[in-house]
Amino acid sequence: MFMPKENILIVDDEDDVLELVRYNLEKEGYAVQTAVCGEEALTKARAKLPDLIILDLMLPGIDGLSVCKKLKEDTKTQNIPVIMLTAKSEDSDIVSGLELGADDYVTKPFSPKVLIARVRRAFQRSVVRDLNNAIVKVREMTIDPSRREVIIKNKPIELTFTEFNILYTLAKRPGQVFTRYQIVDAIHGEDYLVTDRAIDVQIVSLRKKLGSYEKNIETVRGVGYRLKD
Amino acid sequence: MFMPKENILIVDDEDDVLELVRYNLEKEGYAVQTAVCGEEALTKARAKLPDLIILDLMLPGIDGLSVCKKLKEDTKTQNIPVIMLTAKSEDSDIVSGLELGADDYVTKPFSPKVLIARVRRAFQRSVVRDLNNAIVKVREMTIDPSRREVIIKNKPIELTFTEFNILYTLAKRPGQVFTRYQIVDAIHGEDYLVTDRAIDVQIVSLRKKLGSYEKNIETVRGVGYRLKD
DNA sequence: ATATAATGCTAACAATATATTAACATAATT
DNA sequence: AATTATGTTAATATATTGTTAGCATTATAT
Repeated sequence: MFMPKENILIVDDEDDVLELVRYNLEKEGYAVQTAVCGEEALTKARAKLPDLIILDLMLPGIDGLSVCKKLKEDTKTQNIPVIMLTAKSEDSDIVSGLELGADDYVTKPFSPKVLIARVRRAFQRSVVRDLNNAIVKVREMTIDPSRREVIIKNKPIELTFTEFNILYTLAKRPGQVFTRYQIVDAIHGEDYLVTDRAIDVQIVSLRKKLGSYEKNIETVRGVGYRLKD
Repeated sequence: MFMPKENILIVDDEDDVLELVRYNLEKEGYAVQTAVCGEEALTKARAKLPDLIILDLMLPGIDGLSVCKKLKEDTKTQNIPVIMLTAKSEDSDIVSGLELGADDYVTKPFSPKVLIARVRRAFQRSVVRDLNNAIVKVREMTIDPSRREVIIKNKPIELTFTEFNILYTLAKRPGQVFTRYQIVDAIHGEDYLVTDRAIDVQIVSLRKKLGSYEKNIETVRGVGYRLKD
């Protein structure tokens, strides 16, 4: 019944900031790690693969922007969302930070509430991203992520969260084969551990709900699944 | 607090400007969101559908004019009024901005009073405001925001401030799914910190008051809520 | 200005829906 | 025919939502 909490790496050379942030995030139930310079940040990011990094831009040694850039270059760490901490004056940094792939920024001084709101938001984003995505049509099937609705021949089909996500993942690239783990990654992010059978089970119930349309989800033996083009 | 707050997106790369504008608009009771570059502006505009956009023309990356153009091309965002911020010298920009569909402009440096006056004016004449204040009817339910009144089968229903805002938010786009945090954002602006359960509690009491109509508020498991279309 | 009431929030727990595993069956490939 | 991959089912684990109660805050009335 316990949820393994998200791991957050905070990078700041000021001890006050570090402890303030740590205190507030731990109170929220997050697991917190800290680093006081760019080198430490990169090492820990690679070693522990946190779920989120809060990164001050003013750092001794390697500065925050370079850290951000390096994180986004490394395939291991590039998908970890980064929230930047910046001083008021550094707007140009905000811009380049966002361009470098940072996900959000908070200007100092900040209130803990704002930071927590941003952290939550960062974790929420994957669902929201889908909600704003385009409607996909394949033959007589329409998939509308903003309504979370699938319509086949004018009949709405009720799908669960995962079923919908699988179908939408496949439908965005009809004809392309996805391995089981590509599918899982697309839905739960990397290193989400399930057995192959788990995906098969979802495919089964998905096919069931699609009725006569089930044959559009093709099994590619030895590889995975795809939606018929 | 009687009316639902209008949501304003401010786009500027200068932090001082952003915060100055944010401060003044929030003092006026508007809900504020911000973006520091063109990409962020477009993303947020599409995701949150603000009621008004204040757009600086000098932006890194995609410039303000292009942002404005793209906004006016997209049916989702084209009715959102845009107020441009321009430096004195850029008269030609003002012209092309207005041609591209911007609704008004303010030249920098500006006084907060002037900006607020323009914002008010924009809302007074905007289609969005009409839409915003429009009476929404879904089946036998009528929601009148100007009277803060909900009528179901000719019977008035009394709702609290938040209950009303949630219902109205959902009812403006029937069928569309809103995450809990999209709902909170629409009502309180970003960075308003509540737990998921807080929204659920509101939904519960809302459903209770809607009586037999409660089933029109649908739970979309794993995502959020929507009003039946 | 103070008391009273209404509202909104959190926290804890209950109820429900969904996802996953494990075990086995079936089908395809060699 | 043997082997391997996939399909299926049911039990179980996990995650999400519903609900209640109590507290804090804000609005309203006295």
